[in-house]
Amino acid sequence: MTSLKQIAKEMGVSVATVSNVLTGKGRVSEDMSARIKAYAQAIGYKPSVFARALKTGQSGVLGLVMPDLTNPLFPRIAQSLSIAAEQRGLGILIGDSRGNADRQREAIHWLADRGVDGVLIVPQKGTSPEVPAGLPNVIINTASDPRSAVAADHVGGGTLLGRHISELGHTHVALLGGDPVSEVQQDRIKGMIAGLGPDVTCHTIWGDDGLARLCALAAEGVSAVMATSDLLALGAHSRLSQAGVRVPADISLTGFDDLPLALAMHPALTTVAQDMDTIATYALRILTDRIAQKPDQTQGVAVPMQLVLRASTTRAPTPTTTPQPNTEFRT
Amino acid sequence: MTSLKQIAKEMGVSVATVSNVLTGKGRVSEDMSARIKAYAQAIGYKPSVFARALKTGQSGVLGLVMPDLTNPLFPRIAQSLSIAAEQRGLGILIGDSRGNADRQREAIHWLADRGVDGVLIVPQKGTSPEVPAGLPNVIINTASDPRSAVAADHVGGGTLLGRHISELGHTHVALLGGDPVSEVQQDRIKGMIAGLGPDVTCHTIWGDDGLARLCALAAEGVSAVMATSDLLALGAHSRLSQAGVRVPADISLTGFDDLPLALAMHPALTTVAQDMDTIATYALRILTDRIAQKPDQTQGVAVPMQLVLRASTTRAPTPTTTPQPNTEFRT
DNA sequence: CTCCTTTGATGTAACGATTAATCTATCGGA
DNA sequence: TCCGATAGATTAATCGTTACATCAAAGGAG
Repeated sequence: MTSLKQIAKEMGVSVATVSNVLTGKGRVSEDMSARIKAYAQAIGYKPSVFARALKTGQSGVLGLVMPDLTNPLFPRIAQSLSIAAEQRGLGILIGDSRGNADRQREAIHWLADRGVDGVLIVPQKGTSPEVPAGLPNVIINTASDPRSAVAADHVGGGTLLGRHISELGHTHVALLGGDPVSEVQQDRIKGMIAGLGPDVTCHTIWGDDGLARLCALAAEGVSAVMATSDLLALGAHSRLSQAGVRVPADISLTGFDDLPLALAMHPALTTVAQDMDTIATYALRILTDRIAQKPDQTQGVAVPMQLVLRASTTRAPTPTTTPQPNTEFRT
Repeated sequence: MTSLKQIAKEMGVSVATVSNVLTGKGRVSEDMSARIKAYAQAIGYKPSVFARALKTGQSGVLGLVMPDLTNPLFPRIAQSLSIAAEQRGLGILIGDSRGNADRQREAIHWLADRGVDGVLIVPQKGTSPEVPAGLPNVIINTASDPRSAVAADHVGGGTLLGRHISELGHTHVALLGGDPVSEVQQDRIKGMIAGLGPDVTCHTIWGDDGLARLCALAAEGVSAVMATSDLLALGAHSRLSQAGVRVPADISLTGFDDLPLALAMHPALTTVAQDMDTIATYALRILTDRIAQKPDQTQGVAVPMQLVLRASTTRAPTPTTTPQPNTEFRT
């Protein structure tokens, strides 16, 4: 390994001077600075992160706590975050809550013990993650959650979809959720209802039981199904086509998240996408500010979602055209 | 923070003794040991990973380099690996190759600079990752790759599927691959061909062009489509059902990897699953052995894949029943 | 009663970087 | 000529652990 000491000896100066040059802190002459920089560059000097961390108490590593690494959204979050982190020279250590609140707590503590400077937490649904005192953290859940420092505006996303479906003239809609405990899914449904407006009849159904009731609802005149996730939408599509219901001819279908499968499906799924890059950028900015003890510049950022129109939605089959202008939509 | 020094002062002993007790290295009396352990436990002492890393040169952190974090398989690998790592008290720092070889090299070096003890690499397809000399590493690619220390037996997985399709009496099969550059996909196709046996006519097609040709092939009498990934299978399913071809009535369909969508599809997709837990366990064992400079106990482990039979495959429609016993299958 | 070994515990030098405090020329001003 | 200010560099302490060398006391063998 190369160390400051080696460089110092080789250049005939003290370690302090070398350190000053490389960190740009003290007072060093121009040419000395240039010579040392050149030499350090030449031998490929890389400071020891451990020595630095030991001395300064800052490791340059953040922890990422996910509710469940098998969550299909994890890859996107991880990627956006790792890109954003890398730009700031930070590393990301992964922690997995594995689907329960106890493990979530353990994971956070484990990361803290590993000396991360702060943690990014996507909370286990229905839980309030407890963070050790003094550990800077940023929670990414949903915009309506006051603990969330930054999050996609799931309500807004739902509203976009609801409005779209409403504008297509659908008046009887099934809302399909995966888990009532999840704030995110609650918000998505809330948004959908808001977007659909008061003149649309909504049937909210949950989970596998809900999926099972889907065909019955289709028979009862429901002309659109809005799922709270793309995977659920795919499942709904399966049930429906099994029962001979055609999408979108007989029934329109929407998803949430714009997973890869949304594009591979036939018909391609109309859905709504999170701007993960923006969320990641905000999350990192806020977290680094908190680590630096700067007062929060921004708080409770709601990142708007984007409507992705594809082939799974179309005008309602029955000509009950009631095109209602919905002006109270918020961006 | 709590330090050895604090404990030592409080207990009226030297730091060396405390260190000895907590690491179990030196010679300490029974009761002293018990007292110190109890006290450390009581005040919640956690050794500084940085000081330890600085002194010992071991950080207890491994790097995980993925070809592309948006890869749908990433969550599974990450989860299995993080569980296995945690059991050994190791952390995992993520690195993203972002789809190209240069970034892959950068990511590896970046992790090395961060002081990871070793790296786990899922190589960018078609590339040979270069690793800094002296950095222990384990490559996870495909069993046929000699650089791979451990990997799923993709050839074997393909063979399982091929054999299954063959046994169902299909004689004209389309093999649909995503990218000819990928060794993994090559192996999957190789395996499928081997499993199908010599009496089956195979049409190997690639990518979007291949998808486009699919319906034509269906018209020409192909009764089964075998994709090298579940997502591709979903895409194929889309194309086919769009053209009025029914799965599995008219044509059988198989995927690869058993992604969540395989179960949500209708019909649920017959596919083949990687045993990620086993792969992760092996990968970690090998890597930690290499880090400890132990000679490799195991090398080139091929972890068998598991056939997941579901509704998307069925007996060939034309009664060309030629049940051929295929005995040269290897487990 | 020595001498030697063993047990239990201590002292201390690293590991590599940061940083406040200190030292030495040199230069300008009076 | 002398003093103070200042640029430029150095000294040394420190972060928390580990590991090696040392040391005192006690027990056993001769």
